[in-house]
Amino acid sequence: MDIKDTLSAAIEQAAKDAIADGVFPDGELPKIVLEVPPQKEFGDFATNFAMQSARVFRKNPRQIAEELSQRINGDWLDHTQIAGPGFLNFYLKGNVLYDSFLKILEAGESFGQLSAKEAPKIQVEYVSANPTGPLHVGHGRGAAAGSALVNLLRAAGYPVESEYYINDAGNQMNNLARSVNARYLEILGRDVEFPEDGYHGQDIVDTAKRIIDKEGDKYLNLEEEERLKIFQDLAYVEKLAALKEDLAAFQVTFDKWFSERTLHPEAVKAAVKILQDNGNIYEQDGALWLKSTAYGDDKDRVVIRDNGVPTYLAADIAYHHNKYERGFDRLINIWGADHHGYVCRVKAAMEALGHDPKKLTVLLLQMVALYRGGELVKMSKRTGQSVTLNELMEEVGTDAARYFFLMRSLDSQLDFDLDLAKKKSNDNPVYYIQYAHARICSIFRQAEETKLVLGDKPELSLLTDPSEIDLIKKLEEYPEEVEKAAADYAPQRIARYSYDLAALFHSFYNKCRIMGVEPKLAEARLALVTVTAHVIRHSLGILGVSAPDHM
RNA sequence: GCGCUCGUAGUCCAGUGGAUAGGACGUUGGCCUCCGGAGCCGAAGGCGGCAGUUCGACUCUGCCCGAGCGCACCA
Repeated sequence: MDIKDTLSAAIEQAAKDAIADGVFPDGELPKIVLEVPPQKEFGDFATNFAMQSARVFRKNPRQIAEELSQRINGDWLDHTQIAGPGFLNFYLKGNVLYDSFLKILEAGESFGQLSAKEAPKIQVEYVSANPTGPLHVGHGRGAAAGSALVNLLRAAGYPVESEYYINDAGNQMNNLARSVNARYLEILGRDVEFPEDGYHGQDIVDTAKRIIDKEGDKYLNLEEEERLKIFQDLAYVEKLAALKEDLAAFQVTFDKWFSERTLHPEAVKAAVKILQDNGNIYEQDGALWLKSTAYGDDKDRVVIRDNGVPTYLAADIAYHHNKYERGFDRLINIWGADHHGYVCRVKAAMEALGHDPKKLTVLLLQMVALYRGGELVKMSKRTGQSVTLNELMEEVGTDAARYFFLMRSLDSQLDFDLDLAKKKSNDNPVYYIQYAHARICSIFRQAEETKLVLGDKPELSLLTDPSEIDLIKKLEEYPEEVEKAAADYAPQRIARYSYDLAALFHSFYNKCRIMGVEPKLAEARLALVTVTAHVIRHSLGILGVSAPDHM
């Protein structure tokens, strides 16, 4: 049993004993929260239980803490202390720390992977960019966040499925075809006007060129409509393949690629029919409207246009309905903040369909601003395109790009400093963490040369330097950190943790030597850095960042 | 105008109602005959404003001020 569980159980028992003794009135106990105090002088663990229970026990917190303290003891406890407004601080026997660290050492590679949970079954849908062109940096943040969240939830033991919703139906696909068509004709010397809402990117020109290189001008004589149809299919296949390739290079893969086309027309019709049958749809001006205002939206929304064509929302309703029907307990969508206005109506639609809207969580990612040389990198005015994810990967590398996207909380705007991401110094958090790992690997290489080996039972109690104690404590916190980060859908907590861990390691490294000290101590320190290296690898693994042996 | 998100040191950010608000950059003073100086140790400097809820508020509520993003029978 974990030491915190032991403590919790002891506190709970003490409270119950006090109730039995008639010191406290009977009542519902608040949740027992244990934390590592901000100052070392406040002990190894502290609880605010006495303050939390003041209302139930109708006594002042310090008095409650006193009664509890008298009823708590065990061979793990050195002494307790009551402090401040009513904190109960625990000072553990010295061996407790080493005993639990030995268990971590024995757990080896499995440390950090929490035990499998049956539920909730979670689906994470992210990126879901239109297959009409390259991903840009905004998509990159979504890709990093989504994949890290999936890794994180899996580390915390949840069953998770990842999914990409391909918007391969609707107008943007027609625009794609018309854009390729215009470039095709242009290159072949025809006088054409580029469609106003077409895609201006270079990738469209390249697609047209590839068609010509491969098949010449054979499509020139076709009817425009037929040519558009062929170009749409050609471009779609190419764009989708490029998306998958770019994402894979960015350490992002999906369990399922869900095509919007498969929803048309049956699934969309079926979803609309349910809403019609349960009275949530009405007709006006020839269109069908969803009564989303009945579920908190600020206006009703058209689902079927007056020309009979479903809106994007209609497809999205069918898609989310499909997700609910697949039996997930939680659905997580990662959307760009520019889509925030959409959240309310999708939830409204789900409620109208009879689903629990609370099962759906939409995480909104704030915008990314790129800086180079201290200047904001402006979007290209001509193409309307921002920097692509590929360009970013090429400029700063996948590791730095992913870490920078993940180091801030998802809902805060991100200033991405390109110069910093490329720097190979301690200013750059990615290199700082990776360097810690490389340093440890270098120690292993030297240990091997000098025949220093880590046995089964290192004398961990020799690790008494403050920098060693701090490092041990940080490592012991790791599983809890994974649990909390998963519960909050907050991969940035892992980014921070890995940084803090690296800092504690570097500090230890500067103070304590491994090579050349007394053999028993060297072995104990080798055990310490072995676990450190593992946790750095594991946490960077959640972030999708590599942990190289050399740099 | 309405809505969503966010205001924490000169700058960029942590901070699930609790003890003395943490880092990093920048500024500044130190540390290698020694396992990778791509490192370490110090110093100065802060919760946008006003109310409220609470034993206790950076955290919750309301209003004000400021920033970003939205407000389509586009996707």
